[in-house]
Amino acid sequence: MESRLLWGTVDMLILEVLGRGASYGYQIARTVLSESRGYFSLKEGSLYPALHRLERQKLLAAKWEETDEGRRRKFYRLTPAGRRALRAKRDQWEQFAAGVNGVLGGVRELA
Amino acid sequence: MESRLLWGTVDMLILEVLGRGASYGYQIARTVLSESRGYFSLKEGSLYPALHRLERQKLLAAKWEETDEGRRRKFYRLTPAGRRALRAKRDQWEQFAAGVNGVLGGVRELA
DNA sequence: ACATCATACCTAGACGTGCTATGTATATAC
DNA sequence: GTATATACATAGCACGTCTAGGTATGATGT
Repeated sequence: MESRLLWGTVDMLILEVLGRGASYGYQIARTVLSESRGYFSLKEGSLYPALHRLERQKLLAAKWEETDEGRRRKFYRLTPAGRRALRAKRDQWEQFAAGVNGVLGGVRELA
Repeated sequence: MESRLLWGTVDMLILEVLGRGASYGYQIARTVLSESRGYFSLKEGSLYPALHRLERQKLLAAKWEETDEGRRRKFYRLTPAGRRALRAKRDQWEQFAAGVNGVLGGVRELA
């Protein structure tokens, strides 16, 4: 797919998934993949930098955990600021999509 | 607004407007602005390079015209390839928006 | 006359983010 | 012992949008 479309939505998608409970990078990517009907692959080179960026912006908090089998996982959860950011980004997305659909719909829609 | 969202849609918006008839840069920008309910400002630094890019890709054809008052305008119209590209980009947009909305809707939607 | 705004085009350079490619490490399966 | 899935990470590239600047004309106002 045209990956340029994804610009600006990756952060929102990550925040959205984490809004439903703590998770870690690898699992976030799989969740996004399945819920987008296989459309967004969310590559590692985008995912991890994005997580670090969001953590640096205090929208996420991270904590290392270890499973029984000895796997290290870095769990992230939303901070209060992250929750606010998620709401803002959802609003932005809705306005944006409405704007695009307005143009795609053409003059006819505006009566 | 978060202009990063716009990435990858500018070309589609331009093609869309031109799909309804020939137009020129300045007017395209105003059309997009009004039809998106004032949401997309489509700056000159994005608009003109995009037009040149699309022309270079043979999706648009350009022709200089002069009005009675002596204003120079560069009219663009879709080529057949441009019309095909528009259809493809609309499809991509729909899939993309469905993907985002799938994630925003969450697991619940997938039953 | 002179300023200002809208119209109308153009470009250089900065910026940010998603991608490719690569690296590390463990567990499981064959 | 080779491959695959899991799990994290980073360097550097690619490239479209923006900021900021430029040119030029016509209309409007004082």
